[in-house]
Amino acid sequence: MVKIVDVAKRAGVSTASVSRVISGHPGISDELRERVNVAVKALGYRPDLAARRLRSGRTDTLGLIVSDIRNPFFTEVSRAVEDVAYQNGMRVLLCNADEDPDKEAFYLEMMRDENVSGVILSPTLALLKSLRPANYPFPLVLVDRCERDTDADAVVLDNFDAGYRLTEHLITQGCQRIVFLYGSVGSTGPQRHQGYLAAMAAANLAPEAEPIAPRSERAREVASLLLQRNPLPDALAASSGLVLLGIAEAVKAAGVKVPGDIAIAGFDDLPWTSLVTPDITVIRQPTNEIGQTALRLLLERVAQPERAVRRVVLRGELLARGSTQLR
Amino acid sequence: MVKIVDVAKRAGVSTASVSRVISGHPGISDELRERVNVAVKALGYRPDLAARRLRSGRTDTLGLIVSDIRNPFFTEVSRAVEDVAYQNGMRVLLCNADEDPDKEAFYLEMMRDENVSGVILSPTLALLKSLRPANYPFPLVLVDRCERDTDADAVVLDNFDAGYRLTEHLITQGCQRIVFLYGSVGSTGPQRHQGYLAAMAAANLAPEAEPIAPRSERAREVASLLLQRNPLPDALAASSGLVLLGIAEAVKAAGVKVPGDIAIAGFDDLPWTSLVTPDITVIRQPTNEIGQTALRLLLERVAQPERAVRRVVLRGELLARGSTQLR
DNA sequence: ATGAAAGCGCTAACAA
DNA sequence: TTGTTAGCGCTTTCAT
Repeated sequence: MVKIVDVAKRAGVSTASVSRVISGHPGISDELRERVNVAVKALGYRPDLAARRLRSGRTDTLGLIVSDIRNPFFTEVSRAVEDVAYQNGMRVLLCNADEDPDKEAFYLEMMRDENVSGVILSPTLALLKSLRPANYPFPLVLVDRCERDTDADAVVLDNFDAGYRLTEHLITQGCQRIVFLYGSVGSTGPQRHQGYLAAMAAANLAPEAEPIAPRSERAREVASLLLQRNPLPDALAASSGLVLLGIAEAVKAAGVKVPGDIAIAGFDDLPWTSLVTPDITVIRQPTNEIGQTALRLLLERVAQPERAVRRVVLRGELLARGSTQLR
Repeated sequence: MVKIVDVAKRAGVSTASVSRVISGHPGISDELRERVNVAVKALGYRPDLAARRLRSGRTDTLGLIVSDIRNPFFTEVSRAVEDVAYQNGMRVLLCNADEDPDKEAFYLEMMRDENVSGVILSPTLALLKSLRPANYPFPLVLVDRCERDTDADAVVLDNFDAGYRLTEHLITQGCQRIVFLYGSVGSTGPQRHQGYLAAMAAANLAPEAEPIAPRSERAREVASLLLQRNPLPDALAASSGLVLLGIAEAVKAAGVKVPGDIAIAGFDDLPWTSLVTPDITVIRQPTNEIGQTALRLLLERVAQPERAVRRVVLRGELLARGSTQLR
């Protein structure tokens, strides 16, 4: 392996100069820089990252802990984060907590061990409730999930508003008995549920909601039961794409007509939601913007550790489609 | 920060002993081990990974470079790889090459810089054609994509067989003019195409196939054109889940009846394929097994660098569904 | 603007 | 079985 002394010898300079050149330090004569660059190329030199990290204390690495990598929402966000990170010369350690607080804790420990510059995280509700960002040796940016009083930078959807508008839309379309199925492991489901409750109350309708584990299988089971009722509810609404999938599966299995017998609506503009017949009304989340913004917040926090905590709240876009057509 | 000397002092032993205990070396007296463990806990000591890596030359890290993180097939594989890796005490560096050979090369360089123990990779065709595993300072295990003469451990589907059986199934269902759309950036599309050609030849049918960029948008465009023909083809077959999605979108937009006017079939048992009406015939890939096997191969290769190259070929499962019902 | 040299925290030879 | 110590490759004072 070629090391920095080899380059230094070849270029006829000191190792310090080589280090300065490859780290892009200012105040280097053009001639020396050129000599070093030539030697680096000639020898195919690559700095040893472990040595560099040990000595400098910096890692240029950041962590991204998503709660479920199979959820396309997080996949999209991850892609956006990764893209921007590499454009900024940072590496990303991507981890999948699988909605499991134990795994989540394990990965956060790991981030500490890895001495990352910062972490982007979509926490479980359990962690969120007890989160003390000051306890971590790195800055934290939350995505998708965050409570009103959480003391950390965050990028989230206006979940209350989204839940409200989705419900309001259903009401406008003539639905009254609207059942809301929401994931209870994160904070988004409950927040969207609050929006649902407010919209129902504003219309003087009786709410009915079911908190469930955020997996399509579970949503499907619960929805199946709901679909055996007589009379049927007017609508089933979901707090996420995963829950919506379960509902759609249950509806298909039960053979009820949408929107004739029942309306359905949910979150996340996934390809399949516009592929099925009828296509399904959803609130679209700006996944790219969420990921990019989270990374930007993190980089800014790294640069200025003391600046005030910021929360970026993005608005969902209601895509009204066939599944909620006027009855 | 508490370091190894602090622990050594507190336990009244040498740093070497502490190092031995925390690295799980054999031949340590129970009493010393106990003393060290107590001190470690009391001080909350965590080894500095950079120092450890610099000194030992090992990183206990492996790389996973997928060609498209948004493709659910790779998401599933990634999850499986990550799960097993962490069970084995290894960290995973997950990167998304986005089907771009430049990014792919960049990430492979990065893996070298990170000094990973090994890399799991789904290469673009461009890379695969010129791949010299011996050129990399780490072992390589290919997933999903590999050619007959590739000189590296690999876990792949029997793509020829899968393409053959999917086509054969369509023929059995009465289709004759079967158009095959396949992704041309990886090796799987072309291999499945070969299976398609063989099945068509065996039935004395004239093949017609379109190589396309592996994105649903592109598949949709090409399929739309195909659907304007008069008469329509008997069937449209896809070499991947992404291509199948594009076909399904085009079919819906064109308003043609499936399987009445045209049959469709493809790959990957994604949730939406059984959600649409009619549900869609696919070849299911054993994603979990692919990921787990790839990791196993890699760990075995790390343990025994000189063992013979192995290729694990898994069989796809034909899920015959409504979209290819007998005409 | 450049060089000399100390030392980041740990592991592994070697010694005892 | 345990301790002593050199040194992994780099960055960063400090000196010039």
